[in-house]
Amino acid sequence: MNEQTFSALADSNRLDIIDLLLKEPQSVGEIAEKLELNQPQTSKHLKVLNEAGLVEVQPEANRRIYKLKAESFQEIDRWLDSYRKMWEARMDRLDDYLDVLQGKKPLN
Amino acid sequence: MNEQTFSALADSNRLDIIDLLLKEPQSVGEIAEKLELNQPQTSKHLKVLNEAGLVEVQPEANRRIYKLKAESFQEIDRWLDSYRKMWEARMDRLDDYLDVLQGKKPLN
DNA sequence: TTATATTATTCCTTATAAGGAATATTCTTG
DNA sequence: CAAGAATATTCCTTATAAGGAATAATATAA
Repeated sequence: MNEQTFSALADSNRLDIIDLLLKEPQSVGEIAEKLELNQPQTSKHLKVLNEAGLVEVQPEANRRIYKLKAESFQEIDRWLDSYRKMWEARMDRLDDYLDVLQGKKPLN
Repeated sequence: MNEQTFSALADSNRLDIIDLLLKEPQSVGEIAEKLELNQPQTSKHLKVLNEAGLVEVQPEANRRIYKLKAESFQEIDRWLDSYRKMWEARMDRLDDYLDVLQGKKPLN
């Protein structure tokens, strides 16, 4: 798992940007206005997100439309797979315990 | 989604620690030795992970056993849910396109 | 209680990231 | 090409995080 991805996500402004881009791809100016950020900051944050592979750009006239890029999110998802086993195992043990409480199953 | 979680994950040493703790809960000294970190750094990283809710401690004699805590990972998982729709939508469109290529379906 | 093992904290220095302000760049249109 | 709109970059200052070294704190055992 790439730490750059998490690093890019470790900022509330950038989380807000991503959240906004989930609704629809949009330009720097639109993002800046909706989040009440100034334009240079917005561009900088988008640069970080872009370098982390979380977004991609598509020029349109003299504007640049940013949109989410699925791959990096999928990478996080795959990374989480390893950890899913952990909490599923925990859930299994809970299920067992609940069964014991209901007399469906003896304690080992 | 809490940016503190991502911030804690945005460090390769801490990702290594988490990876190690997935195998089994273990003490500060064991972690430090396996990852070739010195003890103070290891404690500091564990403190960050602990404050982010990614690990928890269980004292055992004069050692402190750290283990992963499922909740924060599940929080990431839930956060990813919103974004899963994105790539699933993309996959659906790809499926449609493949169907078109195979003559199973007309182009809209 | 003293010695020892284990872990946490503090202090310091250095590196990295964020925000503001100003400016540069790029693209489009007249 | 000139003007204007949209975006990117640079410079500066400040805040935050990381690592090393030393030390403090805590718990166990003799």
